[in-house]
Amino acid sequence: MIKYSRQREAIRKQISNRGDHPTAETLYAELKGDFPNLSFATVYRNLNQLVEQGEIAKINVGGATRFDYDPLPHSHFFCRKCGAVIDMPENDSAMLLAAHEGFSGIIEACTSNFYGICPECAAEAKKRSN
Amino acid sequence: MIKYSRQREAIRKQISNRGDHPTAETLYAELKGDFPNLSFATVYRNLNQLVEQGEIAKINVGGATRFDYDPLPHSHFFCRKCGAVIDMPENDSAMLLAAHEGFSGIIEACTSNFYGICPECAAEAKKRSN
DNA sequence: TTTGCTGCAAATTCTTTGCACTGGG
DNA sequence: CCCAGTGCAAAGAATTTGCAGCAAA
Repeated sequence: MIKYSRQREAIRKQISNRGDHPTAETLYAELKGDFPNLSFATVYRNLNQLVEQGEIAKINVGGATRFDYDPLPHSHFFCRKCGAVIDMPENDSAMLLAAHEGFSGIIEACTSNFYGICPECAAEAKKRSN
Repeated sequence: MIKYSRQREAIRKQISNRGDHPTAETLYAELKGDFPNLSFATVYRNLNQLVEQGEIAKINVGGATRFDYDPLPHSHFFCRKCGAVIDMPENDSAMLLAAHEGFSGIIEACTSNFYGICPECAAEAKKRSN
């Protein structure tokens, strides 16, 4: 049976409020203010529990582990300039599934990773060149 | 200047011969036969060097680091039954790029991750149900 | 009261680094 | 001869685990 805990609730809320892909360390640092005695163990235990419950997802960004507020499989964009990880608006998996219909295995899900320059950095570069 | 070394050559050959996505530990274990004094440090150093030289690639499979004999960005299929990581024959990035033309950033590369049952496991399951 | 959760510290796992020595160029 | 590469051991970084005390239910 899973009991309520203020720490877990704070972690859940923090990830959800941020709406991005923080590392365990980032979350720990941010919550340390509200819970001075917070330990990494608690953060990790709760993050793993939330992942198991399917409330959040664990993703991997260039070797580092990050947590995603959206547990459903979806695509990400990785900016090579600022390092940002952005959710991609659409994940046309139907199209991808069709594209790989020659594959004899069973494709259940598909996510894509896009690499390049994010909208912000692109705009920044454009502004400078003016 | 990069010098020849039998260890590095063996590592390079091993990855290439396997044609799959081994971990550093797997490679170490396999090469330990030919090089009884081989150390993990040598394996890691050489793997990292080969990655830097663009001869192989580092990929991440469920939190674990693996090495890919094919350094060019391409898609992978992850079997949830046997854990196999299979290269996907085609990576129609042009299609994906087109699909995301509404995105205001600059997409330079794209790889997809497919999840499901690999051809072998699928065939196995089918055979059993007969 | 029972059992999960927390904090702390120690333990793990994976990978890198320092150093003296070997070996390729 | 010179410096990259090696092996070994120690150092690091990230994450997990053991345990005693605390707090939900």
